[in-house]
Amino acid sequence: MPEGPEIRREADRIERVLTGRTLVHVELTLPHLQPFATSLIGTTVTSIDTHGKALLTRFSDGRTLYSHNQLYGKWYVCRRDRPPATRRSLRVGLHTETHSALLMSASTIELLDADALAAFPPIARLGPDVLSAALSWRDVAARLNEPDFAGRSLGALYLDQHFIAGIGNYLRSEILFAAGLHPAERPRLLSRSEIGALARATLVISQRAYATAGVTNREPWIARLKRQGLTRRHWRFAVFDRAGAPCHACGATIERIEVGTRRLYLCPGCQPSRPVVSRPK
DNA sequence: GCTGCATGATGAA
DNA sequence: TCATCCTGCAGCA
Repeated sequence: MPEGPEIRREADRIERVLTGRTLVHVELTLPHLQPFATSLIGTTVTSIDTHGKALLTRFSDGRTLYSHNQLYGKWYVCRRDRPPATRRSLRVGLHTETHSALLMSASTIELLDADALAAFPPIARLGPDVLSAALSWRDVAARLNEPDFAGRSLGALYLDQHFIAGIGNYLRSEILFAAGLHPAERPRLLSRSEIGALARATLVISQRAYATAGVTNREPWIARLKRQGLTRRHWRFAVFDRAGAPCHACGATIERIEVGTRRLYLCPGCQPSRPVVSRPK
C-alpha cells in the first residue's frame, strides 16, 4: 500500500536492473494489454519515472507503460532465474537476459504512445511531484496561496493529487502534525510563517519517508520507543495509527477523525483547532 | 474459513 | 457525498 515515497523506491530498484537493458521477454496479462506484449520484446528500457503514485516505464520505441499500484499493487525485482514465491497474480513481467521486474496485483495499467500519454487524464491531472528536486518549499508555499487551493481545508487539500502528487493518507496526517496545524485550517487564514512551516514540513516529511522506506516519526522519539522494545509498527509514525496513545511531543491523547471517507490522526495539543474568525469583505 | 478494513481513485448524483 | 472497483491480509472465530 504505497504512497509517493514508496513508489519512488520501487522505481529505484526497477531502474537498477532495467534501465539501459533490452527486453528479451515480456508478459502483459490484463486482457486489453495482452496483444501488445510481443511488440515490446527487443525494445530497451530508457527510464523509470514516477509522478506522484504513478510509475512510468519508458521504452526505446517511444511508448510508456503507466502503472498505478492503488492499494495492493507491488513490484518485485529479482534475478530472472529466481522468481519470487508469491501467490499474487502477475500483471506485468519485464525480463532482460539476467533480471526481471514483476508487477503483481495492480489493475490500473496502460501502454501509451507519446501523444496518448500527454493527454492521459490520470497524469495530466497531477500537481507537482512532492519528491521532485525541482520543487522547493517556496514553490509549495506559493501553491498553498493560489486561489484554487487557499480556501480549502488542509485535510482535503493534502489528499488532492492535483495540489501535490504523491502525498497519501499517512503522509497527510504526519505532515499536518509536523507543521502543528489542524486539518480544518485553510491556507487563506494562515500566517506567513505558518504557510512557511507547512510548506517545509510537506517536503521534509515526504523526503524522510523516501529515505527511510516510510518512517516519518522523529529520530529521538524513535530511539526512545526502540529502547522500550517496541516494534516498527509502534515507532514508525508520530500520529498516524496512534489513536488513544500519548503524543510524543506533548503527551496529549492522539485523536482519530474522519475526513471524507479517510481516517486522519492528530494531536489536539500540538494541532489546536482555532475558532474560525469571519472577516467582513 | 470468514469478515472487514486498507498507505487509492473515479464517476454519478 | 456516495457507491463502486481493484486485491491482500490481519484479526477473529
